Amino acid sequence: MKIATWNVNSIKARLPRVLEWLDEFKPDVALLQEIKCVDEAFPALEIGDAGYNVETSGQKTYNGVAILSKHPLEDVVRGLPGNTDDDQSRYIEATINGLRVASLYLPNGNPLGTDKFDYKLKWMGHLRDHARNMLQDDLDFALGGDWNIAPEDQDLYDPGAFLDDAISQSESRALWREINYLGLTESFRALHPDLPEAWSYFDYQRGAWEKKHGIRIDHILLSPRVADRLTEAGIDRDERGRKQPSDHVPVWCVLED
DNA sequence: ATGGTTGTTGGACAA
Repeated sequence: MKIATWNVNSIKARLPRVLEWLDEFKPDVALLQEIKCVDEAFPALEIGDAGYNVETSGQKTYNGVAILSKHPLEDVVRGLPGNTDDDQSRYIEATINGLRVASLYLPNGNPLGTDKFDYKLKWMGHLRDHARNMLQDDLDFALGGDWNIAPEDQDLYDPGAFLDDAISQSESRALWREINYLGLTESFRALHPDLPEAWSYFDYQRGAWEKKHGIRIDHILLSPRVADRLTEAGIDRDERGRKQPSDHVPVWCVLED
């Protein structure tokens, strides 16, 4: 089972890239973020013709997440459980072949010192609590998405340029570790612990792609029994060099059946 | 150097 996550930065603007990618890469499950449209506006016909079932938690202009799957989606939940007063569409989960799969768009949190950073930390606290609950319920699950966290300095092209960025603050990283230390496995680093320049995001500005100025903020975390099935993981960097690309590229892993 | 670019939208905001 091949699972991929991709912040597409508008499904409307990115539909040609997404259809092309589905046809070439053929993920069993694709977790999308920043679809930037309401549920009714999602191009479900085109995605359906490509062979995928779809569930969305959409929102106009900002945010919005989706799960695409070749297999049926069951027991869909929209919104991060326990985070009841969130008015931003950043979380959806469903069961696919017995696996609970989530597509999440964790708040960016910039700039520091504003309610945006507080919102990020609170959102991460709810995510930690939800992951803990699923482990206590003995569920098999995968949490994939745009985490907006660079876990370590090796995940930034220039750590010094991110000293005031919410993606690498000590509070953000502490919560990231709390979630991982519940017993989860971050699929990419589990298989490629020291691989340098494994970037999943290149800013549109300042020629970041051409200069290879990237960061790694998109991740797929696995619960223990699921991690035992992990055989491959990767990042599709070349997607950033295509026509009208997203600023993020797909991040993926393979689980043996 | 408080810049630069993309997307939604139709000016400003988010990233």
